[in-house]
Amino acid sequence: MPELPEVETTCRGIEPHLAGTRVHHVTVRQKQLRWPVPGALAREIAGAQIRQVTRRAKYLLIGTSQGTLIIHLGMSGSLRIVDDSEAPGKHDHIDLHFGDSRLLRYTDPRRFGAWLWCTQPVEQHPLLAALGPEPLGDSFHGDYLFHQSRGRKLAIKSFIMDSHILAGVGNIYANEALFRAGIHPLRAAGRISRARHAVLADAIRDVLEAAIHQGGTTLRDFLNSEGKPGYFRQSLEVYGRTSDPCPRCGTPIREIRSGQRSTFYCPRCQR
DNA sequence: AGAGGTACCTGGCAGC
DNA sequence: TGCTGCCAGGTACCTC
Repeated sequence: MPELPEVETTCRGIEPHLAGTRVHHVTVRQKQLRWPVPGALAREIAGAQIRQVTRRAKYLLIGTSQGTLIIHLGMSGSLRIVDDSEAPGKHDHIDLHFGDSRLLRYTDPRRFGAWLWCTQPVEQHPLLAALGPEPLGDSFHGDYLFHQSRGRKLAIKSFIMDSHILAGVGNIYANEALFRAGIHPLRAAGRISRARHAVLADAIRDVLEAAIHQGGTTLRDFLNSEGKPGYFRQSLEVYGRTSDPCPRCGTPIREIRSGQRSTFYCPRCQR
């Protein structure tokens, strides 16, 4: 469920609770996530002072005095601040205790997420080192997309979802950005003009910022760190709207598969 | 090197 | 009602 706006929403939601506090201990009830939760984590994070909570792509980075906790929410993960009197549910796999009555609780039914521990400079971690630029950062712009895409025959939708090209653009927002930019999702990335790449880069930035502003998109069950849903769903123009009229021209929205992912577009507006 | 497919895991839902 | 099969927001890794 969580794409970049949902991770950013989570990051902003938990940061005020975490920054400056000390980790007391960690309870791991289920260590079998995407990768096993490292045994060193519980041992080495105990007593650490939390310095800041940041985000890189869809990874949450909890910087401490003793190392960086890397958290990925996968497809169904969420983090909440809860009181320790609240009994853990079936999918509440990890608790980060702060020594008072509060804790950070990680819930993840599908267990596609990750909790990793890094004592090196975190930007050198193998999962982060090869990532493309942040779509909301200064180094991302149309010319970057244009140059990266020369000679590539890959569908533009798969191209912008490749984390080595661009970090953190998932299926929902790839669909929405391509609609806003008027680009057909199957068009070869290398056969899109410089001008249209500029429009696309702006569209990606705009749709992500709008989603963050509305607290992310809740499809089935995404809840932010306060347990509330996001409200961007009602702003989705093509995602999940098969056969609905295109908001711009009225033509029925079409659904196809691209790279094994559901792909939605307006056959008239997107070329 | 690039492109496409597979795997991880569970829950929800459509269809029978 | 109950079963089966399919689908899902991610992404590293495998093969061709």
